[in-house]
Order: sequence, then C-alpha cells, then structure tokens
Amino acid sequence: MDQRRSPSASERKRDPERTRALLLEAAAAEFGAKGYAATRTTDIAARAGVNKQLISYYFGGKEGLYKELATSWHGTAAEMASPEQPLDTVLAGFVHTTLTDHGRLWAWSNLADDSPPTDEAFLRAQVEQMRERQNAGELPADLDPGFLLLALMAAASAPLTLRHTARQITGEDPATPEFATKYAEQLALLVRHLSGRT
Amino acid sequence: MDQRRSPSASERKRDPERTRALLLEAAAAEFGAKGYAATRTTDIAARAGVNKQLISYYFGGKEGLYKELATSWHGTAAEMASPEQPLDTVLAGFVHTTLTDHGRLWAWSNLADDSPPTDEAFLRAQVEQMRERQNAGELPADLDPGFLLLALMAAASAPLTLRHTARQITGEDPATPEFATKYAEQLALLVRHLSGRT
DNA sequence: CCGAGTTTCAACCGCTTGGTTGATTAAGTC
DNA sequence: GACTTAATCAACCAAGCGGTTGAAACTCGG
Repeated sequence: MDQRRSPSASERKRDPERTRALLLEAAAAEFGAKGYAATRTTDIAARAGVNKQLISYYFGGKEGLYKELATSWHGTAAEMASPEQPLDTVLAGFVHTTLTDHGRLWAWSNLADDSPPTDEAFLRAQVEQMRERQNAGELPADLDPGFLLLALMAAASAPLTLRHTARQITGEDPATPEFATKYAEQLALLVRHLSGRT
Repeated sequence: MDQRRSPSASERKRDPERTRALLLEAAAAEFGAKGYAATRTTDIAARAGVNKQLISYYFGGKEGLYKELATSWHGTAAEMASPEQPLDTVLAGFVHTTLTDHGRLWAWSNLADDSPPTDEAFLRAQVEQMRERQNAGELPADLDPGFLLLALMAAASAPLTLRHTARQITGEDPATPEFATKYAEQLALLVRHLSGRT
C-alpha cells in the first residue's frame, strides 16, 4: 500500500498516494465549481492528469469520491473553530474559507438534498461559543444564539452563496482575496455595532 | 389550477396557455429542488402531467424553459422591493420568499456559473434605499451600503442557502413558514440593535 | 533478473439523457 | 362536413454518461 520510501521517490513513475491526492484535489475543484450533478468524471480525471478509471479503482466511483471529500471537510471546519478568539477574527476566517474549493463544495451540499456533511459537534460548539459571547456582553443577549450563529454564518458566506448578487451589487469579483478581506472588515464593523459600542 | 374563464373552460381538452403554465410551475419546482443539472425533463413533464415533447414545443428545450423562469423571476423580486417600508418588514418578506420555488431557483443560479438572472435595477434601488436608511439614522453610517445590503440579504436567505446547517443548528426544518417567521423576528431584533436602539 | 503483486491505461459497454419525428386528435373556418 | 391549423402524444435516436474489462507497465522481494 504505502511504500513511502526515501530514495528515488521524488519523481516516481507510479505513486498511488500522489494519484489519490491529485484526484481528491481535482474533484474538489470540479465539484465545487459545478456541483455534483453537473460534474463529469472525465473532467475530474483530466484535471488530475490521470485516467478516469482510477476514480473507480481508488474511490469506488464518482459518489465514493464525493463522500470522501465530504468527510475530509470536517477536519477543515474544525480547525477553524478557534476557541476564544475575537468574533471578528473567527468571522474573517470563515469569509476566507469561502474562496476554497471545500467551501464551495460545502455551499453546494447545503442546497442539495444529498447527504449533508454533518459536523454537528462543530456546530454545537459554535452555538455554545455564541452564548458565552452573549454572557460576556460582546453580543446582545435577547437573541437566540442558534439563530444568531446562523445569521452570521450566512452573512459571512455571502460572497459564495450569493456570488452573482454580490458581483452585481459591488461591481467586483467576490471570489478574490481582496474582496474577502474588505468584506470581512465590514462584517467586523457590523458586529461591533451589534455589541453596542459605536 | 386557475380556470378563470367563463365558457366551457372548466374541462377544455386543448389549452396551450394552461399547458405552458403547468410546465413553468413544474419546472420551477423541479429546478428549485435539485438544480438545473440534476433535473430531468422527464420529471418536469411528469409533474406537469403532460408529454415531455411539449417542453421543446413551447420553450425550445430544457434550457429555454430554465431561461424563461429566470427572467420571469425578475417581476417577483421587484414587487418585493417595497419603497419606504420599515427594514424589518422588507427583510421578513425576503425571508419568506426563501420558501418559494423561485427563491430556491435563485439560490441555485447564484452558485452556478450559468447566466445570472441580472436584475441590476432592483439591486441598485435596494442599495440606494440602504443609503437612505443610513442617512435617516436607521442604520450605522460607517458601513458601505452595498456590503451591508449583501450581508442582510445573505442573512435573510440563510434558511435556504444554509439549509442543512440551519437544520443542524436549530433542530427544526428551515423550510417551514413557522421557521421563517421566527427567523424573521430574530433578524428584526438584530437590525434594531444595529440602529443603536437597544 | 525473475516472478508476483500493484498501479495505470485504452477500449469498450449498457444505460440514461435531452431532443426529434411522424402520426393523432381537437378547434376554427367557410 | 371537408379543410386547415394548432396541440398533443408514443416511439425512436444519437450523444454522453459512469463504470468495467483485460492487459501493459512498473516495483520490489527473492
């Protein structure tokens, strides 16, 4: 399986792990760009630079590849769940994941009926964090923490979920780091108003 | 559906307008539920209760049907653009369009690369309205009105764009009128905090 | 350097897709 | 009531889909 040995490894001709990684990366890009249904396995293989049969060989087909991605996403989400950082930093991090292939994949899977990448633990932790921020006076206490989290997450992912609308409103391409940074700053200002401090 | 005609209309055998309407309605439901790529013309025809060839006959195919829907949506959006209503009312209206087939269609088209339903005039008017609300002290003036509008629209459509996430956070089905009402109330509270009034 | 096992690929397959065809039925006209 | 036009349908089709096959290319222990 994994003979990740030192010598002659740099330009190995056959390298299954590298092939797997290439396929996962390519699949994230394709699925993220067009959604599951519109994605062609041929395109994934072409982007990865390998034969399309390898999708079946390594992942058991298109769906297996998709599910592997959906689960691997959990890790990405969790590492962003900074425990006690200021809220605007957390939001900024969230805004920036908007630009990644995994972020786009997450948006697609939220709309579709298919298996949602259930990372309930992560979400529960985030709700709890909201409640703490409310207790600390950082956020208004009369709001339901769950709904508040939902609204903030949705607002943060606007460049992704409302991509065309965002472009029409601002005249800029929302899929750029510059846009994300600027938008995150505005969100920081917004939550500052929420906390009562002008 | 609506047989609003006087003579012998109740059970007409051939009725092209009715057929067109049935197809449009069915297409909105199917496209809204699964997105363009995953929708099968056979399913649309079956839901409408007509032969699938009529899609080509009346709309020139699947894509023509989709585009017809995308343009007809503009009207729906515009009528919601209430000129001088309180902001929370506007937001509540927006939250509730989340439940409609057209709303779901809008969400899908925002993610996809395909022709965005450009209703620029509507959006420009909304931005201008934001600016007025800022001048009136209803909203903080140090925020960019475009970004503010974007954030509020994204937050309002959270039950739609972050459907699974919303369900996991709240434990309820976000696609119900009850949820929309409750969520709209929370948003109203939120914007009240934004305006500075506790 | 050989043989066993792994990794890769070109070619192919059955199925589903969106769309078309040609015929059938109803409505309007004189 | 024959003729024309519009509306509807069942059957069919080429193209594209995801997936499989069987063998070639490679790696590595002996």
